[in-house]
Amino acid sequence: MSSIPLTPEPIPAPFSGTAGVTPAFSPLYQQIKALILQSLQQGEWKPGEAIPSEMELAARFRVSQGTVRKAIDELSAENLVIRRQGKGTFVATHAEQQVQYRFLKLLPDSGDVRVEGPAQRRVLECRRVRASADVARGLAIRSGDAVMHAKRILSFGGVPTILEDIWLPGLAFKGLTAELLANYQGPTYAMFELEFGVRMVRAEEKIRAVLPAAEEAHLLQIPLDTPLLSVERIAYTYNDAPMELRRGLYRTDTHHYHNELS
Amino acid sequence: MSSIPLTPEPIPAPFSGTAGVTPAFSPLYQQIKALILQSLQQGEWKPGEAIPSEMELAARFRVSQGTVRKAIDELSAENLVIRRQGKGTFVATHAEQQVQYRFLKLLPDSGDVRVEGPAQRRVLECRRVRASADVARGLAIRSGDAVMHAKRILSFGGVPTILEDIWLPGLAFKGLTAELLANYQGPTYAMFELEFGVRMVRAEEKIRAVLPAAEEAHLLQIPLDTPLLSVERIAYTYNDAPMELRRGLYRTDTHHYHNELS
DNA sequence: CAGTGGTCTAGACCACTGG
DNA sequence: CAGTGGTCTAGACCACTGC
Repeated sequence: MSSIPLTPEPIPAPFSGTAGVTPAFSPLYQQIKALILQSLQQGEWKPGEAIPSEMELAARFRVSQGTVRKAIDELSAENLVIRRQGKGTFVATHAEQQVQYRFLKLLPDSGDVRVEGPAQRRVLECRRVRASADVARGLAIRSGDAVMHAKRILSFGGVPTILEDIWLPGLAFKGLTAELLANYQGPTYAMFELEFGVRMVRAEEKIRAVLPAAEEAHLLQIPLDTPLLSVERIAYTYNDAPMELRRGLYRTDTHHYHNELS
Repeated sequence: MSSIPLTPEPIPAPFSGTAGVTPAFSPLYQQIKALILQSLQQGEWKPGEAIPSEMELAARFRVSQGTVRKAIDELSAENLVIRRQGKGTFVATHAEQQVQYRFLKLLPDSGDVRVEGPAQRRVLECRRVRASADVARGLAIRSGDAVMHAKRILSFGGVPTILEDIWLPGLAFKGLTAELLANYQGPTYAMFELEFGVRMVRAEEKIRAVLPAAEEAHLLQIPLDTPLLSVERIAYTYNDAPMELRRGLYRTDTHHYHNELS
């Protein structure tokens, strides 16, 4: 299948440039990691596909298998690729999810996630708008730039549980529609990969307790004095570029936000 | 300093027992890791101290340095030890903290953590009680068993921000006093290490949005309709034994709970 | 300068997967 | 059975720390 590497690559400059203040020593495996990352970023291998075997990469980069291994170890630790013994190493994807939703940490208070099944989605809105100052700051774009804005409700077992606003860069997500958001089977982030070629790799969240505005309470069918979790998420692609701003309001009377510390 | 190992250890049984259903193959480095973990657990090396060098451990366990390395790699990834190039590998501790408070994810909305400095602590209560059903479940003990219960307020810049209830197994924390809780300089978990020999290694949190009870609102000096974050934490020692149940109420008008997803 | 962790190699062998 | 990732070794050398 995978042919002999087209570019035998002239061996990455062995060590460093001795310029500047810091010698900036960079180990070989880090350089290899950066090269693999670059290939991932450029889409040389698609999400779900296998990347070349360790031996192939070792030959391509003219280093030992152990060095490639250590590079892939780190990529694997960052959830960018997935190793499968006997089969190969695969580009990570939000489809074929290990745990249904990778970035959603809201769990039902009792019982398994698998019991309640996937969320029902009701899309209230999906249109092109101009970025407010807040949204622009989150997405690292300019105020007034075009962005896609969607609003939707996620329900579990028929109970509206999450009210979400999503903002995406207008350029990359031009063709986004309410139909896509509502009808795609599987995680929304998997749809982003498939339809827009954008892979979310990590995210940061700021969590607060808030009371709903009148409209929000109405949409979630709850009293005005029900405290909610406000979860503000910024999701990043490769190279730490922010590609999504999402603000969720979570009901926490039947569910809770679960976090592991170490 | 460190003498020649007293117990040259008869080499851990090379592989596995072929008994039972699963062959239960366990790689050498996992066995080494388990042995090191055991030493950590038994306090052979105290928090903050250096463990033997990789070469020493390799000799002690009769394996190559690379195998010890891989074992320590995992312990390091789990924050049980800390590597320092040129110096050695050290038992992790909540003192000499890398980030002030390791398990507290509440950050001020603007500005650095270092700006606002450490929290002021006011201890409201600290006494021996019998475990309720809830507390017993969290600590994996029996209802009615003796536990220490403390209640305190953490303030930042003079503003009461966190109201905490803490429950600890009565046996291990017999000598806990309000004075200890209030006056110890540094993280409370560091005090637990020093005074009680209990090292918290990881924790799980369940987060909800709630409204304060009258007394809670009064203690935090906030209106009754101020939504708060309820953070229920169970902290574990080695061998995944729960050793602390903590319930915090966080103000989130000036601070937010910060989380990283990947 | 000696001692520590960190990198890199080359080669052998093992466990798992699929045809 | 061949191919993949996973383990283990032995040895060389590098970068960092402290005396």
